[in-house]
Amino acid sequence: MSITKDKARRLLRENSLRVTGPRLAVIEVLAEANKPLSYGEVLKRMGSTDWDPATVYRNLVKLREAGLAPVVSRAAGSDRYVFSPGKGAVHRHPHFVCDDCGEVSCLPTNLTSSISMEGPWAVSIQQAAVQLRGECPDCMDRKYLGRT
Amino acid sequence: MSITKDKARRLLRENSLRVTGPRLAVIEVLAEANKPLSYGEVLKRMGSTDWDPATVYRNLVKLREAGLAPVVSRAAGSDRYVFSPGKGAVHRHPHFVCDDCGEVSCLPTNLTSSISMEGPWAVSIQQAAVQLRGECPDCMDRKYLGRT
DNA sequence: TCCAAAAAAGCAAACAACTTGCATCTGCAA
DNA sequence: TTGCAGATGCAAGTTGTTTGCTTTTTTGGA
Repeated sequence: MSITKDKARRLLRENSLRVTGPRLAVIEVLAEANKPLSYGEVLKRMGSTDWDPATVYRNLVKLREAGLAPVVSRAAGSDRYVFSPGKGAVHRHPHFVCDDCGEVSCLPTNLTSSISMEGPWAVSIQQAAVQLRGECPDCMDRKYLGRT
Repeated sequence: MSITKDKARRLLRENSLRVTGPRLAVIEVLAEANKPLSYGEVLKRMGSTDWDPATVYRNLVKLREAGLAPVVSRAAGSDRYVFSPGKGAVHRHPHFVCDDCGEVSCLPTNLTSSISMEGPWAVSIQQAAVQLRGECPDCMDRKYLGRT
């Protein structure tokens, strides 16, 4: 899922945000990734186009505030943004967090999940997003049981 | 779940770790918490007993390496340790991560969950731990849709 | 087309949380 | 009791994120 510069411009205007180089670049990166990216990941993907890191950071915040880039995952300690053209559009499906590389992927929709419980936690969990962590056997040994 | 100093001593010896003040203190904190704690959280709970932060940190690493404090959650970006007297004892049940306060809680066992899917992700997910994120409606507005 | 105000960019530096280096100290096996 | 591998404490290094401040740019209006 990418986005035309024109559409990006329009979206920004519609949300009373000025159209600037870095801003368009950030939107482009998010739109092309099509999965949740952290500030750091966005930065990496901006690579050669060397916009200022602080600017990228502040643009993510702005876009989030405008509803154009909601945070849909906080795995691994940092907020992860997705591009969301439609203001209220929800990005709510299971994510897979790799304990190895730390990447967060959107799981295909052919995943079947059902979770239910009783008691005090039930309410919270109704609002919870399912997040799966994975680890290959190697990683498990290395990181979880403490082998070096 | 707390632990007697004697038992702690014995466990350390059995794992060829020396018995030291900070080490016993770390074990005590983990054992009393009875839920996954990050380095930072352990530090907070050590509070008045002012052992050196670096020492606490290195003790967590040591305990993990010995299998006495496996990492069972990496929510919010930092490893979270639980005390585990039995060497191979697995601590594998769903956790609930509060997006508000960041705390990780062990969910009661009356939770029913089933997750299944086909395709390339299936393998990874067989090894995944279920982790639920929760957020009250307020937090959702404030943090996830970008209201200030 | 030009201008002023507000917003955004860029640079540098502050932070927070975690990690590591190193000199000194100590638990414990011999 | 003693030697020494293993542990501690202090300080400083990392990494990744966030903020302050000055300059530059965008944009609506003259």
